[in-house]
Amino acid sequence: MLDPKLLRTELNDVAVRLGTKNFDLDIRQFESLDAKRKSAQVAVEELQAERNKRSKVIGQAKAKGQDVEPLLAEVADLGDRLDAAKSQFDVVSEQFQSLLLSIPNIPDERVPAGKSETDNIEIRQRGTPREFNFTALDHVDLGEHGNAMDFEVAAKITGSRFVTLHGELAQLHRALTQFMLDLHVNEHGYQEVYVPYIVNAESLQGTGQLPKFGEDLFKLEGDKDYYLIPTAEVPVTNLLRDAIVSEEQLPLKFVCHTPCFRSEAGSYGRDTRGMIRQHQFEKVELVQLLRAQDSHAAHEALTHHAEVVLQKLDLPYRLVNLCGGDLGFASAMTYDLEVWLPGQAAYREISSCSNFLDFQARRMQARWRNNATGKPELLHSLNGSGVAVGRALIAVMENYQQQGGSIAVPAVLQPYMGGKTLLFSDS
RNA sequence: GGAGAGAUGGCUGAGUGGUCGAAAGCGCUCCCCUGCUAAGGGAGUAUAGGUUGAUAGCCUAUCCAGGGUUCGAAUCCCUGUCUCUCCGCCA
Repeated sequence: MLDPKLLRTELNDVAVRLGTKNFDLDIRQFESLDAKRKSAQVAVEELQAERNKRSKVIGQAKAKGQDVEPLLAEVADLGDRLDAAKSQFDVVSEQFQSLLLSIPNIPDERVPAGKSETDNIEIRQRGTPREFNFTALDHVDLGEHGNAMDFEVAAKITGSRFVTLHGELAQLHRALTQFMLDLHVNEHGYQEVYVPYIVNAESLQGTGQLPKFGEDLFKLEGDKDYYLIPTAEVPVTNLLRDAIVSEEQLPLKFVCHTPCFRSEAGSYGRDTRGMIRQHQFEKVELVQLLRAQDSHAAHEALTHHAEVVLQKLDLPYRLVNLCGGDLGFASAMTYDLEVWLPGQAAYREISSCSNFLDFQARRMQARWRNNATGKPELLHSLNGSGVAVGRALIAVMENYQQQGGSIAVPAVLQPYMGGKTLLFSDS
């Protein structure tokens, strides 16, 4: 959520900057709603003030044993007037609030203009895509060859966009997770957390998935508004919802491994082959919450932490700065890490590192207390995948494949694989 | 699933339908006193919103949440949520 005060005072500027995100802010609508809200609120508060004053007088009169009947007569219609004013205010206030919740975050100045991912700007590239002296397979063929990846049986068990992994490949998947967690905990100073995979609507509103993007979520049946998490960002960032932490506790750095569930509504026909785009996948997520003045540097650091994963796995990748049109709703600036997939001969997103500034914190009322002023201030929140486990698995398979369909184990993963150096060697 | 108890400010913990945003204690901040890491005295110490040039005032809201009764609710009524205890079941 944007600061309502900013919207009031710099509405035109904000509208222009939101334009780079392909968002059309209706200036007239905002102004008229805000004006309505203002008069309705003032009306309610004035009536409340009067009621408080009168009631106080009645109380005092009664204490002195005076006759309060005439005083009661004076306030006879006050209640009705107040109710009327209140119901009017409630309507306007709700409209105003939902408008505020539907406005995306303002892009940072460094966000390039552009409409789609083709306009993203490449910042740097690391590693060189390997030259194969044989025909490189994609992960689907490799997985089939090793009898280790099965989309058909997953479709039987559940439906499309699910997969089962077997034997050494399932083990490699787990090894990747363990490796990433250990890296971020031991070398990057994150605290590992375990969180619910089911969250309520308030949490999703806090991070920005609701109210606008409910169709991307799996909602549970039942009398409660429960959803499967689309990312660990939701439960982890909401650890701080309605909280005020002391300055000494900052920065907060959490790493969290969870499954993620996404309906992928609107992506019919995209990435239908393989496990690039699944309804269920695993991710190791990095989340930071800290002071406003530290968030730019933290964004760079967090992105680097994700990069280290790819560097240690020796996977070729590139870093791109997302253009306005490709930027997420809550993000002010996002770096994507794209890993090289020989099977597609393309770089594909494997991590997305975003700075939300105080956008999520304002929705969540997540704050810290400034020692210098003694006052609470909104936290800045950031997160990034460190990295997506399913896609990392694909990347390792395709980049480390050997002639004949076996797969070498990256050196850093070997300790997690019982020293194994080659998978599918006997198939 | 059954039975019961509870939810008050950073913490502990009072609270009557009326001047309670809320006693007291602790903690914290500032000041005073004190020749020393003791003790004492005083003042202050929530959050959000509105209004405003203003972090000055003023107004409003908030004692788990949402409704209700009332001129007036932390206090009475209803519903829900959460926590705790006991029983049952269970990974």
